[in-house]
Formats: sequence, structure tokens, C-alpha cells
Amino acid sequence: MTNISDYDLEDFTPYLLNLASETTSLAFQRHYRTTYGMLRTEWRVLFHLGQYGPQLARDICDRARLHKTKVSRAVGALEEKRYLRRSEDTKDRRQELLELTTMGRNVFAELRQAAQKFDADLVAEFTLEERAILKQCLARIAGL
Amino acid sequence: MTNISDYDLEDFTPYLLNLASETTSLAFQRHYRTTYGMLRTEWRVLFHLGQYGPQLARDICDRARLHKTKVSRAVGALEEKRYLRRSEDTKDRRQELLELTTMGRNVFAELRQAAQKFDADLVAEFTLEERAILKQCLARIAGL
DNA sequence: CCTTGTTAGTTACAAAATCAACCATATTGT
DNA sequence: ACAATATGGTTGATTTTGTAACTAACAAGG
Repeated sequence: MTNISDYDLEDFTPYLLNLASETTSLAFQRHYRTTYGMLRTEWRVLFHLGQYGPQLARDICDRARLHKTKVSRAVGALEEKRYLRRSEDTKDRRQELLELTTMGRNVFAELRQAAQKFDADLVAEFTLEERAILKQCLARIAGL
Repeated sequence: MTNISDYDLEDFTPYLLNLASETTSLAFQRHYRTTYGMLRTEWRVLFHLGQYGPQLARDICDRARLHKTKVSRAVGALEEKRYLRRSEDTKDRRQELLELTTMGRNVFAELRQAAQKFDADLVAEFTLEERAILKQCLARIAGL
């Protein structure tokens, strides 16, 4: 009987993606976790608010591809830390506008810089072409 | 006030990695979850045993970069499903050699084929060069 | 109005991951 | 030999996530 397949799972892209994702996420964690006591979802929500300005929880769900329960809890946690504020002065009383407080904006500025540096270090060993292809492939795979 | 930086989260590699990883992992889940009732960690452990042959839990921890508690629980679950067997005939009575049963090897063969097809479809839209660069970059980032 | 359906967001409960403590065995230094 | 320490692995408590059901507000059709 011949070998049906000599496919090596080291080539399994989801596996590589998972390893790479875990490696980088764990490494970057210390910037928001140890310093600010934030969870990953909180950092993501903070980032979206800092990056795209005041918006609804719904918008964050869509953009960040996070489930509404995750966002709901992260918003609660960020509110407790006084990093964001809600206001529901809209006509639609179901929704509430989320925006960072001054403290939240400071944290965001700090973390954005850390992220930028972290990323630069991460891809430092790659050529410009490799970086471009990497990001392009990842974006396509992620469905962006 | 000037804009300190126009760095965008979309450019943050860990974020892209996370999105891509989640997207593919969720998509592949159905192959081991719905068909065999396995969890992600179980599939990973099975994969490592099938790929690299009989070994200690410790080896799987190192190679798969999984915490020992996760591996311990996954091994227990796989044993219950009769996909693996333990034997502690070693000189060191603390450790036990893990190996797949015939059934476990069949499941592995089946899943490996599914993985191969899944992966082929995933990267189908990329050129050979792009695929090579993608894998190379991911491996480097993952520290392989 | 008043049913029916939809949307924004929260909450309750189950599943899973994380963390710390633990047991048994092995190894090292004195 | 015998503390002290390290290793392989398990277990239990705590956290975090995921799933589903829920409330409240709005929107349309009759």
C-alpha cells in the first residue's frame, strides 16, 4: 500500500497562524496587562475607540469582529477603570455613544506607541516585500 | 493639537495574526468538533502524536507550546475516546509514553487529509511565492 | 393602537482556559 | 544516606469565554 499522503502538518497554515498569533499576543500582553490590568478584549475595544473616535458598541462589534457580549463586558470594565464614558443623548434610547475619557486617551496614546514599536521590532528582520506580502495574505485570510 | 501618529490597528501584525488565526481555526473546527467531538487542544495533541509518533506529555507541551494542564486534560479526554493509550514501562516512573491506538491513527489520517484539503483551499488564491513567504514569515514569528 | 418583527445591549448559565497548589518520583549536593 | 530541589503530571479553585435567553426601545403593517 502506498502512502496516501506525505503532507506535513507543520505546513498547516492554521497551525502556523495559531502559533504566531499566540506568540505575539502573549508577548504584547505585558504592555496592557501588567501595566494597566486590561484584558485583551479591553485593549481591543480601547484601541478601536481611540483609533476611530466615539462610536456605538455595535460599531466596535462590526469593526473589531467581536461578539456583543464580549464588547459589553469590556466596556463595563473600561468604564470602571474610568477609561471610557457612555452618553445616551441620542434619539434612539437603546444605544449609547462610547468615548474615551482623558485618562483613556492617554492610555491609548501610550499603548499605540508601544504597539507601533512592538510591530516594528517584530518585522524588522523581514524585507519590505516580505512585510507587504505577509500583511496582504493575512488580511485576505482574515477576510478584511 | 497635531496627530501624534497615524498608525492604524490594521497595521498591527498581532492583530492581523489574531484575526487570521481565529478565522481559520473556527472554520476548521467542524472537522474535528462536529465529527469526532474533539476540542481544539485535543485535536492538537492528536496531531502531534500522529505526526511525531509516541512521546511524553512533556514533549507535546514543548512542541505544541501548550501548558501542561491543557495537555493533561486533553490526554485524558483522548484516552476516554480510545484514541490514545498510555504506557509507563520507562525507567522513570513519573513519565508515561503516549501513543495513538489504531482508532486514533485512523482519525488522525482522516483529519490530516481534511487539513491538507483545507489548507490547499485556503492558499489557493495566492501565488507560490506568496505562499512561501507567508509560511516562512509565520514560522519565524512563531519562533520555529 | 396593537400585533409582529428587529435592533442595542445585558445577564444568566455552561464550557473552557488559567493559575496555584499538590503528589509522586527522581536528582543533586553535602 | 538524606535534606533540598527539580521534574512529570494531576487536581481544584478562580477567571474568562461562549451560548442562549432576556429586556427595552424602536419600526412597520394592518
